[in-house]
Amino acid sequence: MESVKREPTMDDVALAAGVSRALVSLVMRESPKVSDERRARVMAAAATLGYRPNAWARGLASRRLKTIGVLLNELHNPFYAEIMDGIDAGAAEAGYRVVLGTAGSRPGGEQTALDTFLELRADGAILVGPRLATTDIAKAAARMPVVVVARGVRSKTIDSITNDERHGARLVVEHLVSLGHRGITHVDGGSGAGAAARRAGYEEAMRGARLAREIRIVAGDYTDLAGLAAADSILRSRRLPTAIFAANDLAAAAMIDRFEGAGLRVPADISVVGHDNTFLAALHHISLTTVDQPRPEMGRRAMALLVERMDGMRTAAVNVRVTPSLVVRSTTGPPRAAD
Amino acid sequence: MESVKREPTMDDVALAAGVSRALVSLVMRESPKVSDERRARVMAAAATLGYRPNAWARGLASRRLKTIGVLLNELHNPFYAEIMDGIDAGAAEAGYRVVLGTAGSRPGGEQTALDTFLELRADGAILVGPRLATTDIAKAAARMPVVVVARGVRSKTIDSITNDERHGARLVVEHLVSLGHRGITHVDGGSGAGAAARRAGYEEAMRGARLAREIRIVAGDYTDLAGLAAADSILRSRRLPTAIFAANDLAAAAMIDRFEGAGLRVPADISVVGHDNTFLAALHHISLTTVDQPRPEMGRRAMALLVERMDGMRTAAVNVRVTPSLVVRSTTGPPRAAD
DNA sequence: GAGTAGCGTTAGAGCGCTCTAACGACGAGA
DNA sequence: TCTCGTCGTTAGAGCGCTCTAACGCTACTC
Repeated sequence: MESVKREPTMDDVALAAGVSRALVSLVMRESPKVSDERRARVMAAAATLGYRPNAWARGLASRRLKTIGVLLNELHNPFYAEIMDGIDAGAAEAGYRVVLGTAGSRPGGEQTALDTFLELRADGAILVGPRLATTDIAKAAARMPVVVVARGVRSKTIDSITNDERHGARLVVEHLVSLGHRGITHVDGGSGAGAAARRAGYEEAMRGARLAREIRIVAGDYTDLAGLAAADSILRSRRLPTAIFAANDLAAAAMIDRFEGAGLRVPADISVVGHDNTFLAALHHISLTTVDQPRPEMGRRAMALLVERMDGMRTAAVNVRVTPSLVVRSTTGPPRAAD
Repeated sequence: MESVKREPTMDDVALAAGVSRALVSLVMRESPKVSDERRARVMAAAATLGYRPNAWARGLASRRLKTIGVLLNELHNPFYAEIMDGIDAGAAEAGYRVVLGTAGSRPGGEQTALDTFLELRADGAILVGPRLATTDIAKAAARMPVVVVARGVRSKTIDSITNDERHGARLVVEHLVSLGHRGITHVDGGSGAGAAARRAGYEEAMRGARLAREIRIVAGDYTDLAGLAAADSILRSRRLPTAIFAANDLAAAAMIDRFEGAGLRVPADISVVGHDNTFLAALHHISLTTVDQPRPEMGRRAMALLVERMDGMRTAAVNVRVTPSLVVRSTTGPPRAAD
């Protein structure tokens, strides 16, 4: 047993294999200009020593680690997890390693995670549904390529992947109008990523349907708790809307709970539409009419944009807009007879 | 504009502040032995240059980065997300930075993530619900402290936090028996973390209730898809059980869906118990009777164990067992009249 | 005023790797 | 035989930081 437990280094491997350190380095980087015989010797020595390249030293010397940082705003929201699937697949394909960061529940958590990426000198970062101010994101983007997903950013240095909120909202409103609804209330996502755009999309769609006077917005958030609160507030209102367009599935599911708890039937008494088409919406028990966004594709495209930037193939900012679709299930139906 | 865009280094800061690099280093590490005047000068210089310490160089020189790796087996399962909350809080408190890894959907994804932690020379790792073989985990544990959460491991080098599955299963079985059930089927978690222990706990509890002959186990997994499949298989069986103990909430919710789709009423025709008490179970709409594990506490304690190890305060492996409790909601009731 | 203790500061080696430039060996062409 | 080019290999500088040991300075003691 050695006195001090030390990780084997490249020099150790070189010594064991009877070659120079530089040669070991070439082998580790899979260089083609190493003879088969030497390569085998080095690999064998590395294996017996249990050698594993030190990423710190490697990064320091090469100034590049093939690592990207992904900031997930919320671990609990399945929507983000499914975007992550796409990022993950894209990264594996492009040969990048991914480290994740989350905001946790700490204030300033997003900034902390972003700082971590910067200190770890990640080659780039993907921010999924960040709540950070655009200026803070821009500050980070000055140091490394950054792609924002599921939220628009007005910037010349930041790429983004957004959902066509106008289109989504129009699908929802048209669907409800075709069923005979007029009083369609939107429960928004508060300061959540993309919430402002969704809200604007709703208003525009309502105006487009000549229902400008019916526009009603209730403050909410992307959480179940916010859904409960919004439902309460709606239940207390003088005139009940006949349909609700919720900011996301989670809030929608919580609202349905509350409505049914209050004796209302969905959709007989009130229709509810969610957003994101997470697995929650698909559960028969809930069977929520909702707006689908192609999440894995969004993740994949985010990764593709990032790779373009990191390889220096592009410098102008790009905004990719994906097209959502409506998934009609059983929480929407004709409005109750007028009162 | 400079010809080459280069991150400012400590030397740049030292030059700007008119001090030595070593002094800047001390300031960055918040050493107490720096005069206030110099500290202010350095901070100011760092701020104007936008200096940010290079974690690679720092790690290389200090052999420690105050960073731990957390491997989350599944991003989609809210159970893991809630454990993560506890880890996160604990890490922030202890001054550690967290990087996450996931298996993604790739085969060998867990091993890849673990390798990443090793190459990044993380100070330690927490594996949440890993499916990796114990020997693979042990191999990593030889290089850095490792704590496994939500799964038992038989090893002298690996700490673990597990749920007292026997106790949990006993609570479930006793609850159902007290309602009058005898035919209680377990839909297990397949090769998922802790599934074997949960299965064993069920069998033991059944024997304890003198229902050894009623033991029935249906193969499952921790996913909604597995729940659907298990429900189908149960619906096809000759004699329907009067109660189901599912491996987790997700599978339980999916099963209820399927049962109701087939015309059964829950709990009038069949009782269903979940596991984990995720937010899913709490939704009124589902209102699932389930077993609660103190998830954030599990995360916190995992972090605490890891810190003990990393600080070298302990070398013997520890297994912390947390005690679950039963949350009775509305998916359990007396069995239907005997047929 | 010489000696000394204490404190803030600094020089310089070294962490483990990559990368450039140069090296020797060898075969081809003159 | 000599030069040249090619190819596999290597020496050595350097990446940005930490850390030890030593430094100069002030304050205090006798």
